[in-house]
Amino acid sequence: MNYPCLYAAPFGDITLIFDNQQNLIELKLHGKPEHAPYPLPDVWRQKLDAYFSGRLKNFNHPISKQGTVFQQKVWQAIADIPAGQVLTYQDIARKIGSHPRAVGGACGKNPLALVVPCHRVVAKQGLGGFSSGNGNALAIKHWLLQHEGVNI
DNA sequence: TCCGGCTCATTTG
DNA sequence: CAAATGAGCCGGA
Repeated sequence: MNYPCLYAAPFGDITLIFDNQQNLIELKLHGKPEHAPYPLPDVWRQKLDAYFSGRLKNFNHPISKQGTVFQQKVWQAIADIPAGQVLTYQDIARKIGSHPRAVGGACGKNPLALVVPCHRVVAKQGLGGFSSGNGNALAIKHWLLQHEGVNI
């Protein structure tokens, strides 16, 4: 069984989903209270408070065990990006021996937004996309980069 | 600037 | 298996 929890981020509510072992298995940049009725574990509340106040830069959390081998390679490469730095889709592609288009596809399927900082991957010219273009997702990507001190 | 071609992992038929 | 799709990129007109 999965337990969705809500957290009020500065740009809006986000959802964290845990399994019955209290392990984080998914983090989405949107959410509604009625869909996430469970209380957020204190450990994560503190981590998120620290991140959004600027005290914490990296969550230092393992990537998701879901996904294909290729997707795991992309996520791992992204998890290695230091806070405050951005890489292009092309940079990631070169690291793992693939191509930009395929990298973009894998980013969109990352279940652990924020924790695996896919927002630090941008296009060579401009922001690139985010969350397959859903709603205000691009605005959130921009917000996160500004929060980490990146100008784009 | 706009447009076509290239690329490749994944999804869909 | 073939075709379509995407959070990209490059070069030509």
